[in-house]
Amino acid sequence: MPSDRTRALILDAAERLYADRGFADVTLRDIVAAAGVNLAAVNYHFGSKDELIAELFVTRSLATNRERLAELKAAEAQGGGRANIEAIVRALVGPTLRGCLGPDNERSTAARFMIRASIESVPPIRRIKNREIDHLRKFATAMRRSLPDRNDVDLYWGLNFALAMAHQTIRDSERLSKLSEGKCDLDDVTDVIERIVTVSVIALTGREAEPTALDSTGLGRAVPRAEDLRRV
Amino acid sequence: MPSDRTRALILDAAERLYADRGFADVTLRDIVAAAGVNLAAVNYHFGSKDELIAELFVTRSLATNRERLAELKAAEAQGGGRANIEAIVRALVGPTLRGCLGPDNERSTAARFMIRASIESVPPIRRIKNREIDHLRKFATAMRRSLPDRNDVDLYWGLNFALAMAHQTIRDSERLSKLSEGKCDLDDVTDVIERIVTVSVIALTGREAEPTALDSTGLGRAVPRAEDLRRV
DNA sequence: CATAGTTTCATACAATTGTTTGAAATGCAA
DNA sequence: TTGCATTTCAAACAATTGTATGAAACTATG
Repeated sequence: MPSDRTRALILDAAERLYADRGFADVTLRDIVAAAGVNLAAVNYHFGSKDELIAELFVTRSLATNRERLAELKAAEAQGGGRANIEAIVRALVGPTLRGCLGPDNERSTAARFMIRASIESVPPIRRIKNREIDHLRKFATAMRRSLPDRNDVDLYWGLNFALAMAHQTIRDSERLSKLSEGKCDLDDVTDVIERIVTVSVIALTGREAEPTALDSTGLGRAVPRAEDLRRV
Repeated sequence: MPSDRTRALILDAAERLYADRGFADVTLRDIVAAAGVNLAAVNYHFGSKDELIAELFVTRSLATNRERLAELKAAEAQGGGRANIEAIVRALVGPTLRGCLGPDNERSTAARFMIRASIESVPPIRRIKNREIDHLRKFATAMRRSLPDRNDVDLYWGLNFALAMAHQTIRDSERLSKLSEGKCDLDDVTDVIERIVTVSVIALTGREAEPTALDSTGLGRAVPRAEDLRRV
């Protein structure tokens, strides 16, 4: 058991290589070469390639979840058990965004790895992601406490949209950068977070858009959207 | 040249298999078996496996883009060259969502294929996606015309968020379904579209969230968000 | 030292995969 | 039919990959 060293070398090398080159074209042989260990060491210490990837992902992912929950608890404590909705959303999307965006030189290997994991979606990781729901449920509960007058469906949708904006902004940060010709500064993480929080809160509190002058699509509005618009 | 038949057989079989089982575990041998043609036919007709996948994707993707642009043109025509922002967003996210969501029995192979393409993100497809920016630029232009008083950065962010919500809702529809214990009905495509459009329009027009009672995070607001709030 | 347990290593294995080849079949024009 | 081009086919190729093996090296305990 004294040789966690090899184990650690493999984990480090694997994370760095996956972060740099993606899962698709990094083989076990690349990893052990970078780690300076023997090929068989991976299977000896991890059982299989997939289990190695899974371990990398759960480690990072648990860390993020811890951060999220810590922020949530703090917000709830401050509000006397009922956090304000803005703080809840911030706790939900902040840690991930802070981890994955920001200037390149500050961006850790871990963050780049998680971006890859998000973009390429390899099987062992997909399996793990399915268990994330219990974690999200805690945020749904907090939201329900914070906005007791909103119905569940709208809250779930709001939660979904918050995550969507955060996630996809990370995934496609390059596209937004190109599209805006650099005008959207994705390294200004606080700005990104506040933008997402602002929009999400509106979605969650259900504030209605000003009715536009004309409904130009013959389709009309399909959703009865006038339910409980009470303020927090 | 009279034998486009084999070509078509391969395309059909490939799309169906990829849609059903994902890119990861469908081999050329699976495809030619399902198509009832010879293994070498793929390389003869398409050059390589990647080019086959690329052709599948561009076909479907061009179709979606056409639909989007048609809706956009229609909206602009109706508004006399300046479409209303809601219609623009609807044109942007509607076709994709209609294609990819909806009850399973109505969901075409093509749609399921595009979902896979979105989830698994295989290299040949990733290369193509990078050229999508020019297409999006047209929507950015339309938005600028529709909301001349908003600054570009906010518009780009709004565009990004609209796409993010649409895309991620498709990718993670199962998660939202589980999280909400079925309460969020992802088969009601019109409802989904309207939800996304509503939130996106608010993000684009920059309507401010009601200031919450307390700012519980010591962080404060990092973004000056009070710029031009004029209505369309 | 000796022994048992752990860890490392070189090497081989087995399976899969996309691709190529060269001949056979097919279609079509002269 | 003859001749030429296109298309199909079975078979083999070449390379890669994750995994397994069994012996050697190492470590720590008795």
